[in-house]
Order: sequence, then C-alpha cells, then structure tokens
Amino acid sequence: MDKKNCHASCVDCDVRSQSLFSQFDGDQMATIDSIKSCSTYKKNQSVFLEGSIPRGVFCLRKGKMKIYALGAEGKEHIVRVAKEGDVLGVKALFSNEPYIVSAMALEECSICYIGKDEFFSMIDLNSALTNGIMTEMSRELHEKTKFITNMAQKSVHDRLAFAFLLLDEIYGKEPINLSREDLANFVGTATETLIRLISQFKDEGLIRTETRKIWVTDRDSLLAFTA
Amino acid sequence: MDKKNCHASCVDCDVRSQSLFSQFDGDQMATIDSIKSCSTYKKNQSVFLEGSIPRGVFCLRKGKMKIYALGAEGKEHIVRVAKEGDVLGVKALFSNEPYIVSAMALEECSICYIGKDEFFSMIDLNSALTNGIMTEMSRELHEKTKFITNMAQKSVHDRLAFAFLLLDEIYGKEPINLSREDLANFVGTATETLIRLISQFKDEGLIRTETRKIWVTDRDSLLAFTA
DNA sequence: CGAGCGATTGAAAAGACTCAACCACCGTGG
DNA sequence: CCACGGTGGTTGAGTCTTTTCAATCGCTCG
Repeated sequence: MDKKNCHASCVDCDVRSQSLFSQFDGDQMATIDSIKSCSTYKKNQSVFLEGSIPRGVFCLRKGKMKIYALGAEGKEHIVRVAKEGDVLGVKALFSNEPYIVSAMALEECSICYIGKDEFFSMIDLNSALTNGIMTEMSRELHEKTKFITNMAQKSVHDRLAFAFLLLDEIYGKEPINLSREDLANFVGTATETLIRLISQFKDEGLIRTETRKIWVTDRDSLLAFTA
Repeated sequence: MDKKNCHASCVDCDVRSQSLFSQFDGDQMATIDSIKSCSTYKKNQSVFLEGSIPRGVFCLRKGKMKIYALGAEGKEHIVRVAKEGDVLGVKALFSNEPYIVSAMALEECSICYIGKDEFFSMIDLNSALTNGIMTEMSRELHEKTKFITNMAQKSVHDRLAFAFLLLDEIYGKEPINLSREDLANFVGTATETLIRLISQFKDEGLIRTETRKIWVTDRDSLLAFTA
C-alpha cells in the first residue's frame, strides 16, 4: 500500500461537525484519537475494493472519493462521490458481507481509519452514535429510492441535470472536477453522449466549463428538469 | 378508510419467523399483541401515501403490496413489491420525514399496525430489534445499490430478466401476478415495450404466461442476462 | 349485450450507443 | 527547445433500442 501516515487529531478536525462523529464529547474524542490512524492517499489510489472484507470504517478528512461498482462487462458505475466529513464502510460492517463497491481517491485525500472492533466498542459506549447511524442509513435509503425512480424514468438529459445539482452540493464552492468518463459513469451513459449534452447545457447557459472544471450557473433551470 | 378489523395473534402468525419480529419471546409477543391492530385491505386500496406523516409501522401478514413513488408527470414507479412478513415504514419513522413512497394492496391483504410510540418503546425493551433493523437497513441499502448499477447500465431487456428473478423469489411458489402496467412501472419502461419483451422471453422459453400470470421457467438463462 | 379497461400489434420517430476519426493538451526524452 | 507519444476530449455518421401514437382485440362486469 502506497500511503503515508499523518498525525492529526479529531479534536481539531474541521469536518467533524458535519460527520457522524459530531456528537462526541472531549473524552470520547480522545478515545477515538487513540484508536484511529490517518493516511494520505494519492489521486487514483484505491481505498478499498469490491469483494474484499471490511475491517473497519473510513472517515474522509480531506479530498473527494468516488464510490463505484463494476457492472456487466466490467463497466464502472459511480454510485456516489464522497466528500469531506463522510464516513464510509459502516453499512458493510453491519451487513457483515464483503464490500459491494470500491472506493478510489479522486484527488489527494486524507483519510482516517477505525478498526472494526474499536468501532463497535464505540457504539456500545455511545448510543447516540447508533441513532446517528440509523438516521444516516434511513436518509441514505431515502435518497437512493428517489434516485432509482429518477434513473428509471428520466432521459439521460434530465439525469445529467440531476447529477449536476447533486455534485454542485458535494463540491460546494469549488467547481465540479471530474473526468468526462467519470461523469458519464455517474450518470449512467456513454462518454460521447455526455459530452454532447454538456455542450447543449452550455449553450443553454445552465453551466460553465473550463477544461474539466464545471460550474453550475443556473440551478433553478436544472431543477426544473428533475421535477 | 374502508378496512375491516381482524383479530389475529402474532403468536400464531405463520410469517413471523421471516420477519423482523422473529426474535421475540413469548412475553414480548404478548405485548405486541396487545398494542397492535390488524386490518384487512382490499385490492387497490391504499395503505399509506407519499407525503403523509408516518405514525407507525405496518407488518404485512398476508397478501402482496406495491411500494411506489410518483415520478415526473405523475408516472408511477414501483420501487418494490412487499410480501408476507415484510415490515414497512420503519425507515420513515427513523428519518422522521413524510413518506416518500406510497403503498397499495395488490390483492386482498391482511396488515398489522403498531403505533410509533409503541414501536419505539419496543425498541428500548429489545436491543436485538435495533440490531435487526440495522441489519435489515444495510441489507436493503446493499440491494438498492446493486439495483441502481443495474438500472444505470442495462438494457430494458436485461432489467426485465432481473425483475423476473426478483419477483419470482417474492412470489415463491405462486406465479407472478401483476398487470402489464405495474410490471412496466417496476422495470421502468413503457407498457408496449414490456409486452414485446414478454413475448420475446416466451419465444425463448424463459417464461410461461397465462393471462396476467407469469411463471419463470428458466432461472439460469435469466440470470445470465443480469451477470 | 355493450362499455370500458387492459393487452397487443404496427409503424414511425426520437433517443442513445457504437465506432471511428480527429483534436488538444501535457509531460517526456532526445 | 522541440518532436513524440499518450491520454482525455470532441465530433460525425450510422445503427440499434426504446418510445410514442394509433388502432385493434378480447375479456370482464354491470
């Protein structure tokens, strides 16, 4: 594994407030600090692979990751893009089955790791965490359900509009920064089709691009497509 | 509401063994019996509606239900078909948001109901239930993830093959019994397309039909499409 | 028996994919 | 410093899939 260790404390982790771990007090934070490790992953480096056995959870401190599955013919499908503060691998730990998705760093990432046993003992100590996980799971299930309906009924055009809105939130103030291929694999279409639609969206003034960077300039109009 | 009460006990409920409530002892079962109510729903009767506030959970004792969302232009998309033993509405209770899907009886159904407060006090009493719910949620999340990948990448033909396999398991020994329109709304395609594919599947000897009933006759070949 | 709904078929049009070629940028090594 | 090769991005043309619209069929339930 080609990753470097870093030694940062959860206490001053500026993404903690948005994460599952937001509800911990000082003591518990110290505990986490003592059991977690933190590594740096380079762009395109794998964090975990579909089919392998989960041994802990990951907390994304810095950077973006893509979570993807390999469909038929090995075609990659990006299930989601994870951002700072996201905790990955919790469900896999509960379902007690191998990963059904892979995770790869889209840019330089700083990722903390907590082993399975430690994570479960944290749960026993803090019932708020259990509730947080439940809430998180139901929220995610909720989102996926909507997503499936969208996927099933909408044209590629409308799905792309939806994807832009999602990604815009994930990237926050920064521009969306994905390869055309990744974008196509997120929307579920061919790269060429995606490119054609991108220029169409540009012509209509909905987005602005600069090499691979994309800015959403008209959220409302995009939203109208997904209604 | 046009539903009739029935007075059956969980103790001799023959689907309990497959449900979330399988892990209860006699005492707890008696408690549930005392707090639950049970009603009969006729075919095409709504059980709950998208947008309304969840006030409890439903346990499907007998019959099949469709769980669906309304997409753009009011087009129905069937998210799943619930069968005997399925418990519905747990996630909605946790996420504490209005239902994002509706539920309707596909045939005469017998459905038990447990109010929100009672359900949460059950959870407090039996931590195994919490675990069961977590496992259930992660399993479902797992399934939906796979489903999205399938949805995104596969042709209608292959999605239908996948749908037949799913439905075959849900219906068990009985034939799949859905209207062509419901089937189309489950697969995410137009009714006409679905009908054409059905006759194609029949020609290839993968399924057998009789009016609206469908038997899967060649699981292996269907499975090959979804690989 | 007749209305009406679900199922089916046909034909044409639209959407999306594939394949192939070409462009543009970037880093490397000579 | 420049030529080279490689990768990712873009465009065009043809083809296949899927949808749409329209018409017909067939059954069931008053």
